[in-house]
Amino acid sequence: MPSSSRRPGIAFLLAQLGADATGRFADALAPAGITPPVAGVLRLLRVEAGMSQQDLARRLGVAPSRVVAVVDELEERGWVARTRGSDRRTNALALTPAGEEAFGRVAAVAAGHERAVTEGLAAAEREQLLALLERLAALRGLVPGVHPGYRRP
Amino acid sequence: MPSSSRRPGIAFLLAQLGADATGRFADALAPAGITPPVAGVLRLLRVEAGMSQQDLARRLGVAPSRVVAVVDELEERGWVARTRGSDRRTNALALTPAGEEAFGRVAAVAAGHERAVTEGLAAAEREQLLALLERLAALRGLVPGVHPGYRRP
DNA sequence: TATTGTTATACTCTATAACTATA
DNA sequence: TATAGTTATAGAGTATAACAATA
Repeated sequence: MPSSSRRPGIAFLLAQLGADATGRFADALAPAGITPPVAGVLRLLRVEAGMSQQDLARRLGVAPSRVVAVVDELEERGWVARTRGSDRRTNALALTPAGEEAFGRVAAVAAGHERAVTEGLAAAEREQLLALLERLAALRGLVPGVHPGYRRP
Repeated sequence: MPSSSRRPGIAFLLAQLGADATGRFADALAPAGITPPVAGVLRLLRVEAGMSQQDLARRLGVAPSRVVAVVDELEERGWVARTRGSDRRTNALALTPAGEEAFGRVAAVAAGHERAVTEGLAAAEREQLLALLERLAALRGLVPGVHPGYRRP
């Protein structure tokens, strides 16, 4: 519960709207039985198949042990396959056809979520806002497609 | 770790930038030995003195039991006093002079944080962005000054 | 000796429910 | 009986450290 001093500034509004968007996205995903971490991994593997779990952990900025649990769940659902990597220590991760379908559902939810979050803004306002947020994300050095953008060393 | 489909949209960028801002604010506050929840309560009590702990819990959207721990900490530091309310069951909460000083430090950190988050944007861009975020927060029905804006029922 | 995936453990944050004292 | 504050407990979520297999 951080707060603004008197009138909220940009930093506070970003924190507030970001928490709101994150919560709404999780809610929108819930009926499909998908959690945000699972959605994030599906997306990453769709773009870059063959990643190892260590690669995934580095890309997501989480501990490798955390990846184990998420991949376990994905594998139990038949959405991801752990196949042999070049090195016999590593798992090469890839989406199965069912995983591709699951990602399709995630993409549909994300599209609806985007509409819901920006509802009430005119098209010109949306473009303006998108451009400003993109610029700010670039200035802050945030990696496209990976949330949370903030990593503690 | 929610993610965008291909190119991040407004919803994803808000989530990403919001998480970044939240983390940076906590980091900026840490050297002063203050956590974000403590900062939020200091601010709320400064604006509305005499609140009960139940009032506080409702305003923040957290469980009353959570408020106990935060107020305990504030009281141990001598920043907040639990005084008798009209009803002998309730505590009327108020900032002490030391609490006012602590709030001053929080306000200074928040000001620096605002500058850091918006660094690199031109003054005109800042105004544009602030106006758009204010509009979006109003559209989403977010309560000014309270984070997180998202409450689960 | 170093690295990958795994397991075990602990820590943080928060909510729910039970308890007490008032009303 | 209902409500304010408190305490106890439990559930997420995550990190750290130890471990076995492989390099």
